[in-house]
Amino acid sequence: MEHAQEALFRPVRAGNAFEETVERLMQSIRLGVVAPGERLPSERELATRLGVSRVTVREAIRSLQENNYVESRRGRYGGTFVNAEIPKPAPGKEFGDIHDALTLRKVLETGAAETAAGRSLGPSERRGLRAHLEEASTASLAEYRRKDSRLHLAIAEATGSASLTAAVAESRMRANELLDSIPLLEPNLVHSNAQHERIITSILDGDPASARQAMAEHLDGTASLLRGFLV
Amino acid sequence: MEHAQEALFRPVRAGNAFEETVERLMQSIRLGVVAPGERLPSERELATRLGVSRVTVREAIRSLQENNYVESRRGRYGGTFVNAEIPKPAPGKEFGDIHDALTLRKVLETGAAETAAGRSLGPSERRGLRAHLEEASTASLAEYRRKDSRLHLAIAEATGSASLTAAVAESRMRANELLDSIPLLEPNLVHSNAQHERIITSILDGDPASARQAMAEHLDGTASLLRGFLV
DNA sequence: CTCCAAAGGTATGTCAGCGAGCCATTGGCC
DNA sequence: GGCCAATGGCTCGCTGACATACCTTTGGAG
Repeated sequence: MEHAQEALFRPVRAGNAFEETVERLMQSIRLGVVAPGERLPSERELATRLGVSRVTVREAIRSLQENNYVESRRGRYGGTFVNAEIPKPAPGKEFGDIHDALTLRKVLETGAAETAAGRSLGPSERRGLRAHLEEASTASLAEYRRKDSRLHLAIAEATGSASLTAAVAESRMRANELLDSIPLLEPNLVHSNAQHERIITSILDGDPASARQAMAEHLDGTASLLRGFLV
Repeated sequence: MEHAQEALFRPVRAGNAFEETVERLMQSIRLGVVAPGERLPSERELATRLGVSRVTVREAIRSLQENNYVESRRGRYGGTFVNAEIPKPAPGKEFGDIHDALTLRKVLETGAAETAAGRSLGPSERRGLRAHLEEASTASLAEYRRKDSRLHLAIAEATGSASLTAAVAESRMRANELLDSIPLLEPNLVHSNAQHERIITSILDGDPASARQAMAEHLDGTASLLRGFLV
């Protein structure tokens, strides 16, 4: 009986079904899985996939509408569409959370890069990674965070592990909440793109050690930026 | 719109409150956080910490009683106690799950070992790690899986990241379900203890690269054992 | 032009899970 | 010997979430 219990006896549910559904939809939008102008899956489909009732999905979507994240249109070929401009969430985190979030992120993402580099990737996966790299490198400041996240998620997907991808998505969401509270500058972006290039090249070349190394440096960059701004 | 959605649009809840509560309590027992003969926290305390009602906690405990995991005694100094002999769960997994579970486990645990080695640990943490190592090395075949898990959890705790610890616990649970379906032999155990020794030594010496390396070898051992038995 | 498939919008009855309170049992403390 | 604190055991009313069914809107296909 000691403090490993703190991890195991934590609350079984992060929130109620409504809150968790909002959270997921927000993630899809903020991480750029559904881009501005694109349509979310239909309410019925979301209800099935998220494992909640359609009523709950609709309440969640309503909440996103009220916060100007999405708009819904009726009729065939209607649906719920992501707005071009999405609002920024209110920041404000505790310090302990920062260490926790950054530690988990580093473990997951360096591991994902290494694992992806160690697999033999198919042509479509290789093409996908290159495409996401290109997308991120040509992104404007406004789009950057979203396309950056899409790239990192693509790397996680390339591991072939669904639960690792899910873990990266969640960890990234937490990290982005922190990153949103500091400015994103042109030089950071150039530097970041160069690092992305190294990471993806290492993965495509099948060099796990170098992929891990490159990802570690990439993450350490934003991590120290964050600690500098927030401490 | 592509298949990163599979990770983000997965079900929001793993099961109902009852099922998730049973799962957590089972984890505490199987991972050895509460050892045979020891007492679980009181129902009221569990209800608070797990964030569910006491009714739900009691239903979960009832379920564990019916499956001979625990026994409850009334009165002051009573409580719910873990039985000396706990039953094995029914095995039976899909192959895709194995790759998924082992990939996540390797990423999390090698990352945890590396991170723990990179921190400056306090005296009590160092003592704790040594104690868990000793426990595992002197464990009988029957106790081994439990004490092994406790050691690995202690390593995760040594990272100072609660969410990393929680992730390791969950991942380990999944891996153990698989491992329970293959025999545990004396030679494996000796080999495993030697590897534990290397891992802990590297962590206490503050050598991250070597800690990662040792953990990777340790995990690869059981991973290939598993693939051999189940494929 | 009409039809109808597919999308969002609405209403209703049911039930799991919750909160809160009380009861029953036990064993150490005074 | 009696008290009482802390445990598990039990009940009841309330509410969030669910399943299901139906309505309304829309735009392409025939």
